[in-house]
Amino acid sequence: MVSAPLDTIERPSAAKERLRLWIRLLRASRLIEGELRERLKRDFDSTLPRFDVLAALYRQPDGMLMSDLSRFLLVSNGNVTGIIERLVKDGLVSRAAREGDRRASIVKLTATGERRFTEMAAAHETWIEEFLGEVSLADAERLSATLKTFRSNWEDGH
Amino acid sequence: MVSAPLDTIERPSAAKERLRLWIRLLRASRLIEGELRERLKRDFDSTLPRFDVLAALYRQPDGMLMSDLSRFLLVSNGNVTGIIERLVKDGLVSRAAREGDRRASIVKLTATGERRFTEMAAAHETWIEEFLGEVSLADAERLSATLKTFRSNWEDGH
DNA sequence: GCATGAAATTTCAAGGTTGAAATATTGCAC
DNA sequence: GTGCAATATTTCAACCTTGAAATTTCATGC
Repeated sequence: MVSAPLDTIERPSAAKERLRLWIRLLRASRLIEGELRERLKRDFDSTLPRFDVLAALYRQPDGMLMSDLSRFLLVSNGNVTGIIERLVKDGLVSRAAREGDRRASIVKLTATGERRFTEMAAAHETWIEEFLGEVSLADAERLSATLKTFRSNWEDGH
Repeated sequence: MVSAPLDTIERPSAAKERLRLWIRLLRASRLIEGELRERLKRDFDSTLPRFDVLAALYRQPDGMLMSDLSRFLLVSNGNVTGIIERLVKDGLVSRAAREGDRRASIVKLTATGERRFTEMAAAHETWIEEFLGEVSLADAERLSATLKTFRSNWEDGH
Protein backbone atom coordinates (compact mmCIF):
# COMPACT_ATOMS: atom_id res chain seq x y z
CA MET A 1 0.00 0.00 0.00
CA VAL A 2 1.27 3.38 -1.04
CA SER A 3 0.83 6.50 1.02
CA ALA A 4 -1.30 9.24 -0.47
CA PRO A 5 0.26 12.69 -0.64
CA LEU A 6 0.24 14.45 2.70
CA ASP A 7 -2.11 17.09 1.40
CA THR A 8 -4.95 14.70 0.84
CA ILE A 9 -4.81 12.85 4.15
CA GLU A 10 -2.83 14.51 6.88
CA ARG A 11 -3.94 18.05 6.28
CA PRO A 12 -7.39 19.36 5.60
CA SER A 13 -7.82 19.52 1.85
CA ALA A 14 -8.18 23.08 0.69
CA ALA A 15 -10.48 21.99 -2.13
CA LYS A 16 -12.81 20.19 0.28
CA GLU A 17 -12.82 23.18 2.58
CA ARG A 18 -13.73 25.48 -0.28
CA LEU A 19 -16.49 23.13 -1.37
CA ARG A 20 -17.85 23.21 2.17
CA LEU A 21 -17.56 26.98 2.11
CA TRP A 22 -19.66 27.15 -1.04
CA ILE A 23 -22.35 24.95 0.42
CA ARG A 24 -22.58 27.03 3.56
CA LEU A 25 -22.51 30.26 1.61
CA LEU A 26 -25.39 29.09 -0.54
CA ARG A 27 -27.36 27.88 2.44
CA ALA A 28 -26.88 31.12 4.32
CA SER A 29 -28.06 33.19 1.36
CA ARG A 30 -31.09 31.00 0.92
CA LEU A 31 -32.09 31.24 4.56
CA ILE A 32 -31.79 35.01 4.53
CA GLU A 33 -33.37 35.44 1.10
CA GLY A 34 -36.32 33.32 2.12
CA GLU A 35 -36.93 35.34 5.25
CA LEU A 36 -36.58 38.63 3.37
CA ARG A 37 -39.02 37.43 0.73
CA GLU A 38 -41.61 36.59 3.35
CA ARG A 39 -41.29 39.90 5.12
CA LEU A 40 -41.30 42.03 1.98
CA LYS A 41 -44.46 40.26 0.97
CA ARG A 42 -46.04 40.52 4.40
CA ASP A 43 -45.15 44.14 5.20
CA PHE A 44 -44.96 45.76 1.75
CA ASP A 45 -46.75 43.38 -0.59
CA SER A 46 -43.54 43.33 -2.64
CA THR A 47 -40.74 40.99 -3.68
CA LEU A 48 -36.96 40.81 -3.50
CA PRO A 49 -36.39 41.43 -7.24
CA ARG A 50 -38.58 44.51 -7.05
CA PHE A 51 -36.70 45.72 -3.99
CA ASP A 52 -33.40 45.19 -5.81
CA VAL A 53 -34.58 47.29 -8.74
CA LEU A 54 -35.80 50.08 -6.49
CA ALA A 55 -32.49 50.07 -4.62
CA ALA A 56 -30.54 50.32 -7.86
CA LEU A 57 -32.68 53.20 -9.09
CA TYR A 58 -32.44 54.99 -5.75
CA ARG A 59 -28.68 55.23 -6.20
CA GLN A 60 -29.10 56.76 -9.66
CA PRO A 61 -31.47 59.72 -9.48
CA ASP A 62 -30.89 60.45 -13.16
CA GLY A 63 -32.27 57.05 -14.05
CA MET A 64 -30.93 53.91 -15.65
CA LEU A 65 -31.38 52.07 -18.92
CA MET A 66 -32.96 48.65 -18.89
CA SER A 67 -29.57 47.23 -19.85
CA ASP A 68 -27.87 49.10 -17.00
CA LEU A 69 -30.26 47.44 -14.60
CA SER A 70 -29.77 44.02 -16.03
CA ARG A 71 -25.98 44.34 -15.88
CA PHE A 72 -25.96 45.75 -12.37
CA LEU A 73 -28.39 43.22 -10.95
CA LEU A 74 -26.84 40.24 -12.72
CA VAL A 75 -30.10 39.23 -14.37
CA SER A 76 -31.18 38.86 -17.98
CA ASN A 77 -32.69 41.60 -20.11
CA GLY A 78 -35.98 39.82 -20.48
CA ASN A 79 -36.22 39.54 -16.75
CA VAL A 80 -35.92 43.27 -16.19
CA THR A 81 -38.69 43.94 -18.72
CA GLY A 82 -41.25 42.09 -16.63
CA ILE A 83 -40.22 43.51 -13.28
CA ILE A 84 -40.25 47.08 -14.56
CA GLU A 85 -43.66 46.53 -16.16
CA ARG A 86 -45.10 45.65 -12.77
CA LEU A 87 -43.33 48.51 -10.97
CA VAL A 88 -44.68 50.96 -13.54
CA LYS A 89 -48.17 49.55 -13.14
CA ASP A 90 -47.80 50.05 -9.37
CA GLY A 91 -46.72 53.64 -9.92
CA LEU A 92 -43.31 53.25 -8.29
CA VAL A 93 -41.27 53.69 -11.45
CA SER A 94 -41.48 55.79 -14.62
CA ARG A 95 -40.18 55.07 -18.12
CA ALA A 96 -39.34 57.51 -20.89
CA ALA A 97 -37.54 57.16 -24.20
CA ARG A 98 -34.01 58.49 -24.13
CA GLU A 99 -33.70 61.84 -25.85
CA GLY A 100 -32.82 61.18 -29.46
CA ASP A 101 -32.77 57.40 -29.21
CA ARG A 102 -36.05 55.62 -29.39
CA ARG A 103 -34.47 52.25 -28.70
CA ALA A 104 -33.46 52.99 -25.15
CA SER A 105 -35.72 53.81 -22.23
CA ILE A 106 -34.70 55.62 -19.11
CA VAL A 107 -36.21 54.28 -15.93
CA LYS A 108 -36.52 56.34 -12.75
CA LEU A 109 -38.16 56.18 -9.36
CA THR A 110 -41.33 58.22 -9.05
CA ALA A 111 -41.86 60.29 -5.92
CA THR A 112 -44.06 57.50 -4.62
CA GLY A 113 -41.41 54.96 -5.52
CA GLU A 114 -38.75 56.88 -3.64
CA ARG A 115 -40.94 57.21 -0.56
CA ARG A 116 -41.86 53.58 -0.71
CA PHE A 117 -38.27 52.49 -1.15
CA THR A 118 -36.98 54.41 1.85
CA GLU A 119 -39.59 52.71 3.99
CA MET A 120 -38.59 49.32 2.68
CA ALA A 121 -34.88 50.07 3.03
CA ALA A 122 -35.30 51.05 6.68
CA ALA A 123 -37.10 47.79 7.43
CA HIS A 124 -34.55 45.89 5.39
CA GLU A 125 -31.71 47.26 7.50
CA THR A 126 -33.29 46.28 10.77
CA TRP A 127 -34.06 42.81 9.40
CA ILE A 128 -30.47 42.23 8.32
CA GLU A 129 -29.30 43.40 11.72
CA GLU A 130 -31.72 40.93 13.24
CA PHE A 131 -30.38 38.07 11.09
CA LEU A 132 -26.68 38.87 11.28
CA GLY A 133 -26.54 40.61 14.63
CA GLU A 134 -24.58 37.79 16.19
CA VAL A 135 -21.77 38.07 13.68
CA SER A 136 -19.07 40.12 15.38
CA LEU A 137 -17.73 43.25 13.77
CA ALA A 138 -14.35 41.57 13.31
CA ASP A 139 -15.88 38.53 11.62
CA ALA A 140 -18.08 40.67 9.42
CA GLU A 141 -15.10 42.71 8.29
CA ARG A 142 -12.97 39.67 7.52
CA LEU A 143 -15.73 37.85 5.72
CA SER A 144 -16.70 40.92 3.81
CA ALA A 145 -13.10 41.51 2.75
CA THR A 146 -12.70 37.93 1.57
CA LEU A 147 -15.87 38.19 -0.49
CA LYS A 148 -14.74 41.48 -1.97
CA THR A 149 -11.46 39.94 -3.06
CA PHE A 150 -13.34 37.00 -4.48
CA ARG A 151 -15.51 39.28 -6.53
CA SER A 152 -12.60 41.32 -7.82
CA ASN A 153 -10.80 38.18 -8.94
CA TRP A 154 -13.97 36.97 -10.54
CA GLU A 155 -14.53 40.13 -12.50
CA ASP A 156 -10.93 40.18 -13.67
CA GLY A 157 -11.35 36.69 -15.08
CA HIS A 158 -14.83 37.05 -16.60
CA MET B 1 -23.31 71.51 15.84
CA VAL B 2 -23.55 68.48 18.03
CA SER B 3 -21.27 65.49 17.80
CA ALA B 4 -22.88 62.18 16.87
CA PRO B 5 -22.12 59.23 19.13
CA LEU B 6 -18.66 57.80 18.59
CA ASP B 7 -20.09 54.56 17.32
CA THR B 8 -21.70 56.11 14.31
CA ILE B 9 -18.81 58.25 13.13
CA GLU B 10 -15.45 57.43 14.60
CA ARG B 11 -15.75 53.68 14.46
CA PRO B 12 -17.07 51.54 11.67
CA SER B 13 -20.68 50.77 12.50
CA ALA B 14 -21.18 47.07 13.03
CA ALA B 15 -24.65 47.26 11.55
CA LYS B 16 -23.38 48.91 8.39
CA GLU B 17 -20.61 46.36 8.12
CA ARG B 18 -23.08 43.52 8.46
CA LEU B 19 -25.32 45.06 5.82
CA ARG B 20 -22.33 45.25 3.49
CA LEU B 21 -21.56 41.64 4.35
CA TRP B 22 -25.05 40.58 3.33
CA ILE B 23 -24.83 42.41 0.01
CA ARG B 24 -21.50 40.80 -0.81
CA LEU B 25 -22.68 37.40 0.31
CA LEU B 26 -25.70 37.66 -1.94
CA ARG B 27 -23.66 38.87 -4.86
CA ALA B 28 -21.10 36.10 -4.49
CA SER B 29 -23.79 33.41 -4.42
CA ARG B 30 -25.45 34.87 -7.46
CA LEU B 31 -22.24 34.98 -9.45
CA ILE B 32 -21.43 31.38 -8.60
CA GLU B 33 -24.98 30.15 -9.00
CA GLY B 34 -25.22 31.75 -12.41
CA GLU B 35 -22.04 30.14 -13.61
CA LEU B 36 -23.04 26.75 -12.23
CA ARG B 37 -26.42 27.03 -13.93
CA GLU B 38 -24.81 27.70 -17.29
CA ARG B 39 -22.40 24.82 -17.01
CA LEU B 40 -24.95 22.31 -15.75
CA LYS B 41 -27.09 23.23 -18.72
CA ARG B 42 -24.21 23.15 -21.19
CA ASP B 43 -22.52 19.95 -20.03
CA PHE B 44 -25.40 17.92 -18.57
CA ASP B 45 -28.54 19.52 -19.93
CA SER B 46 -29.64 19.91 -16.32
CA THR B 47 -30.32 22.59 -13.72
CA LEU B 48 -29.20 23.55 -10.23
CA PRO B 49 -32.43 22.51 -8.48
CA ARG B 50 -32.24 19.11 -10.14
CA PHE B 51 -28.62 18.76 -9.08
CA ASP B 52 -29.56 19.67 -5.52
CA VAL B 53 -32.22 16.98 -5.43
CA LEU B 54 -29.87 14.35 -6.84
CA ALA B 55 -27.24 15.30 -4.27
CA ALA B 56 -29.73 14.98 -1.43
CA LEU B 57 -30.89 11.57 -2.64
CA TYR B 58 -27.32 10.37 -3.14
CA ARG B 59 -26.71 10.83 0.58
CA GLN B 60 -29.79 8.75 1.44
CA PRO B 61 -29.67 5.44 -0.40
CA ASP B 62 -32.84 4.33 1.37
CA GLY B 63 -34.73 7.19 -0.18
CA MET B 64 -36.49 10.28 1.05
CA LEU B 65 -40.04 11.49 1.33
CA MET B 66 -41.12 14.50 -0.69
CA SER B 67 -41.41 16.41 2.57
CA ASP B 68 -37.89 15.36 3.63
CA LEU B 69 -36.58 16.84 0.40
CA SER B 70 -38.47 20.05 0.77
CA ARG B 71 -37.27 20.51 4.35
CA PHE B 72 -33.67 19.68 3.54
CA LEU B 73 -33.47 21.84 0.44
CA LEU B 74 -35.33 24.79 1.98
CA VAL B 75 -37.94 24.86 -0.77
CA SER B 76 -41.69 24.46 -0.76
CA ASN B 77 -43.56 21.19 -1.15
CA GLY B 78 -45.14 22.19 -4.41
CA ASN B 79 -41.74 22.99 -5.81
CA VAL B 80 -40.41 19.53 -5.10
CA THR B 81 -43.39 17.95 -6.84
CA GLY B 82 -42.46 19.56 -10.15
CA ILE B 83 -38.74 18.86 -9.97
CA ILE B 84 -39.27 15.21 -9.08
CA GLU B 85 -41.78 14.84 -11.92
CA ARG B 86 -39.12 15.87 -14.41
CA LEU B 87 -36.41 13.73 -12.85
CA VAL B 88 -38.72 10.71 -12.97
CA LYS B 89 -39.54 11.43 -16.60
CA ASP B 90 -35.78 11.56 -17.29
CA GLY B 91 -35.32 8.21 -15.56
CA LEU B 92 -32.96 9.51 -12.89
CA VAL B 93 -35.31 9.04 -9.96
CA SER B 94 -37.94 6.52 -8.90
CA ARG B 95 -41.04 6.95 -6.74
CA ALA B 96 -42.97 4.38 -4.75
CA ALA B 97 -45.69 4.59 -2.13
CA ARG B 98 -44.44 4.02 1.39
CA GLU B 99 -45.34 0.59 2.74
CA GLY B 100 -48.66 0.90 4.54
CA ASP B 101 -49.11 4.62 3.92
CA ARG B 102 -50.53 5.62 0.61
CA ARG B 103 -50.10 9.32 1.35
CA ALA B 104 -46.30 9.30 1.36
CA SER B 105 -44.00 8.46 -1.53
CA ILE B 106 -40.41 7.36 -1.20
CA VAL B 107 -38.08 8.82 -3.78
CA LYS B 108 -34.74 7.23 -4.71
CA LEU B 109 -32.02 7.55 -7.27
CA THR B 110 -32.18 4.97 -10.05
CA ALA B 111 -28.95 3.31 -11.17
CA THR B 112 -28.86 5.77 -14.06
CA GLY B 113 -29.49 8.62 -11.68
CA GLU B 114 -26.64 7.58 -9.44
CA ARG B 115 -24.24 7.28 -12.38
CA ARG B 116 -25.35 10.59 -13.75
CA PHE B 117 -25.02 12.31 -10.39
CA THR B 118 -21.45 11.14 -9.77
CA GLU B 119 -20.47 12.58 -13.15
CA MET B 120 -22.12 15.87 -12.30
CA ALA B 121 -20.66 15.95 -8.81
CA ALA B 122 -17.14 15.46 -10.15
CA ALA B 123 -17.54 18.35 -12.56
CA HIS B 124 -19.17 20.41 -9.84
CA GLU B 125 -16.16 19.96 -7.56
CA THR B 126 -13.69 21.09 -10.18
CA TRP B 127 -15.88 24.10 -11.01
CA ILE B 128 -16.05 25.21 -7.40
CA GLU B 129 -12.30 24.82 -7.13
CA GLU B 130 -12.01 26.95 -10.23
CA PHE B 131 -14.25 29.66 -8.75
CA LEU B 132 -12.93 29.68 -5.20
CA GLY B 133 -9.37 28.50 -5.80
CA GLU B 134 -7.94 31.86 -4.83
CA VAL B 135 -9.53 31.79 -1.40
CA SER B 136 -6.80 30.61 0.96
CA LEU B 137 -7.33 27.59 3.15
CA ALA B 138 -7.23 29.82 6.22
CA ASP B 139 -9.82 32.22 4.84
CA ALA B 140 -12.05 29.37 3.73
CA GLU B 141 -11.92 27.83 7.18
CA ARG B 142 -12.70 31.08 8.95
CA LEU B 143 -15.49 32.03 6.62
CA SER B 144 -16.94 28.57 6.74
CA ALA B 145 -16.86 28.55 10.53
CA THR B 146 -18.58 31.93 10.72
CA LEU B 147 -21.31 30.74 8.39
CA LYS B 148 -21.75 27.56 10.38
CA THR B 149 -22.22 29.54 13.57
CA PHE B 150 -24.64 31.80 11.78
CA ARG B 151 -26.70 28.86 10.67
CA SER B 152 -26.73 27.27 14.13
CA ASN B 153 -27.93 30.50 15.68
CA TRP B 154 -30.54 30.81 12.96
CA GLU B 155 -31.90 27.35 13.50
CA ASP B 156 -32.04 27.83 17.26
CA GLY B 157 -34.16 30.91 16.75
CA HIS B 158 -36.51 29.66 14.02
C1' DG C 1 -29.01 57.81 -49.65
C1' DC C 2 -28.63 52.86 -48.57
C1' DA C 3 -27.26 48.62 -46.92
C1' DT C 4 -25.72 46.43 -43.22
C1' DG C 5 -24.29 45.51 -38.77
C1' DA C 6 -24.68 47.02 -33.96
C1' DA C 7 -27.41 48.30 -30.00
C1' DA C 8 -31.58 48.28 -26.88
C1' DT C 9 -35.29 46.04 -25.90
C1' DT C 10 -39.26 42.64 -26.12
C1' DT C 11 -41.21 38.23 -26.80
C1' DC C 12 -41.62 33.53 -25.81
C1' DA C 13 -41.22 28.73 -24.11
C1' DA C 14 -39.54 26.14 -20.47
C1' DG C 15 -38.55 25.82 -16.01
C1' DG C 16 -38.19 27.28 -10.93
C1' DT C 17 -40.55 29.30 -6.80
C1' DT C 18 -43.98 30.45 -3.35
C1' DG C 19 -48.16 30.27 -0.52
C1' DA C 20 -52.70 29.05 -0.21
C1' DA C 21 -56.31 25.95 -1.12
C1' DA C 22 -57.67 21.35 -2.23
C1' DT C 23 -57.22 16.21 -1.95
C1' DA C 24 -56.26 11.94 0.03
C1' DT C 25 -55.05 9.11 3.70
C1' DT C 26 -54.04 8.02 8.40
C1' DG C 27 -54.44 7.96 13.45
C1' DC C 28 -56.94 8.72 17.48
C1' DA C 29 -60.48 10.05 20.89
C1' DC C 30 -64.70 8.57 22.09
C1' DG D 1 -66.72 2.25 14.17
C1' DT D 2 -67.27 7.33 13.58
C1' DG D 3 -65.76 11.81 13.45
C1' DC D 4 -62.12 14.80 13.24
C1' DA D 5 -57.61 16.61 13.52
C1' DA D 6 -53.08 15.71 11.63
C1' DT D 7 -50.07 14.28 7.84
C1' DA D 8 -48.38 13.98 2.97
C1' DT D 9 -48.89 15.56 -1.15
C1' DT D 10 -50.80 18.03 -5.35
C1' DT D 11 -52.80 21.84 -7.66
C1' DC D 12 -52.89 26.44 -9.05
C1' DA D 13 -52.13 31.41 -9.98
C1' DA D 14 -48.72 34.70 -9.86
C1' DC D 15 -44.25 35.80 -10.23
C1' DC D 16 -39.18 35.21 -11.27
C1' DT D 17 -35.59 33.55 -14.49
C1' DT D 18 -33.02 32.30 -18.53
C1' DG D 19 -31.51 32.08 -23.33
C1' DA D 20 -32.66 32.41 -27.91
C1' DA D 21 -35.12 34.57 -31.52
C1' DA D 22 -37.44 38.59 -33.16
C1' DT D 23 -38.16 43.65 -33.42
C1' DT D 24 -37.03 48.31 -33.68
C1' DT D 25 -33.92 51.92 -34.09
C1' DC D 26 -29.41 53.83 -34.76
C1' DA D 27 -24.72 54.51 -36.84
C1' DT D 28 -21.47 53.97 -40.31
C1' DG D 29 -19.06 52.87 -44.59
C1' DC D 30 -19.69 53.29 -49.21
